Amino acid sequence: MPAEVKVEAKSARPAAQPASPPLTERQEARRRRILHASAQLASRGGFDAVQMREVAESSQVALGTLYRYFPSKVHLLVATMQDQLEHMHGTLRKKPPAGDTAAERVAETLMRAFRALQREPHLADAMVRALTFADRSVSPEVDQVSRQTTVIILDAMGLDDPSPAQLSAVRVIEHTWHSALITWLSGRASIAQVKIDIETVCRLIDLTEPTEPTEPTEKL
Amino acid sequence: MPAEVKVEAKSARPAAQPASPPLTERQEARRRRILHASAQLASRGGFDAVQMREVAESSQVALGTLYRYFPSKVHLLVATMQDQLEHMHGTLRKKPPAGDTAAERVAETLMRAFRALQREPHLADAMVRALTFADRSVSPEVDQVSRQTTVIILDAMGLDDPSPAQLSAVRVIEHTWHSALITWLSGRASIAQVKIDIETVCRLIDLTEPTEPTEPTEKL
DNA sequence: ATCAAGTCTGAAACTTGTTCTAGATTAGCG
DNA sequence: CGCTAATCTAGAACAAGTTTCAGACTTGAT
Repeated sequence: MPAEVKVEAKSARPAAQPASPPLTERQEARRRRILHASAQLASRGGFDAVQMREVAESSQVALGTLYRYFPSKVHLLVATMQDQLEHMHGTLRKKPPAGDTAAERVAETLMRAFRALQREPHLADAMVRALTFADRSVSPEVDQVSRQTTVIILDAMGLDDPSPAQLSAVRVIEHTWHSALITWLSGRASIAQVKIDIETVCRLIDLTEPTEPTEPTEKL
Repeated sequence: MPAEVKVEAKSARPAAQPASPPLTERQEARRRRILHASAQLASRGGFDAVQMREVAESSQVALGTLYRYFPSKVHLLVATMQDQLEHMHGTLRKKPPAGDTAAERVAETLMRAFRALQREPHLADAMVRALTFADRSVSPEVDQVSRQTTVIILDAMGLDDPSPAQLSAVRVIEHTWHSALITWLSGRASIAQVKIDIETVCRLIDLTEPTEPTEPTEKL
């Protein structure tokens, strides 16, 4: 068993995806307790209900420790979202969408995710508000969420090697997805409206798929 | 000297609230000072630099008064955005976009707005973060901003009587616009990328020309 | 002019995110 | 085992948004 290597864990952020964080079992357990408490509190009352002192107490960790693991409330909630996204990606993989066109499949996938969020609207509120409120210090984590979302959409499209135009369409779909969620969460758009918006933006996909589904010729 | 005359909010501000109470001149002046201080502080350091105590001091108003005028920091910043949007709408009206298609004109308009925001990135940060962070208690004001944005886009399209499909497209464009701004502000997307996203989503407009008897590209 | 109701002010208090400190605990190591 | 560095804990302290309150000032009506 290789001894755990300490790579100057002083100034770097503790729990991140990219570089392998050398966490012991107890640390991993702490991290998990924190994320669980975060999701639980968020499910109750949304963004405001996730109070750092409560998260700390609820996960049996000192406040200072909580901040060592997640340097801000937004970091914590974005990490919570990463966690949930992973779970959802697994779920979606099991039953792939059945539409005929890529646009249909993407819309179906997003609507399925949307229905999942509707079951926990407060949790959705906390995560989405954190995502859009995040400033530059959270960019790496937010970017990771964005990449994960992109993967899910590309999965639904059934593409391995998207063209630049298709990536643009996917980005616009993600924009619409996030913003539509916000309008729904803040009570300014109905569920039906979100559905329409998603279906509308998904038509963009058809624009980027002229006739040939797979065209290896790609130039950047 | 006669008592202060109540000023109807019609000259410079088209109704924010349906039942907006008439403000005296001194009150109108206070409101204006507050909005000015808000914009000024925001221009310096963005969302975080707009501190309620500083806004109060800077606009020569007690903290309690500030909160009477704007019940929260987010309310204040959304109102600041309404103010700026109005100004921008005026500016845009003077030089309408010159594209051949509706999609081109909308993209040009949004890019023009984007360039204006680039000149005051901190102000943009404060306003956009407030907009997307706003909870239900700010819905009416946020909705007002949204309607104003819609008007600007429909103006650019040159439409008086948009079809439901066109309104959907406009909503999706707005979603993309807000979300793309956020990714730019948080340093996760370049200016070029925002431009591409805007141009991409504007193509949706071309997809929606069902009800009009007039056929493709024609200059009005 | 005068009074009642509403508004503004200054200051303190409260809330919650965040930081800091001193001491206890743990992990890796010879 | 005993050492050292890192980590964890409890708790105070700080920062900024928000609320509250008593008293002074305005406003509108008599």
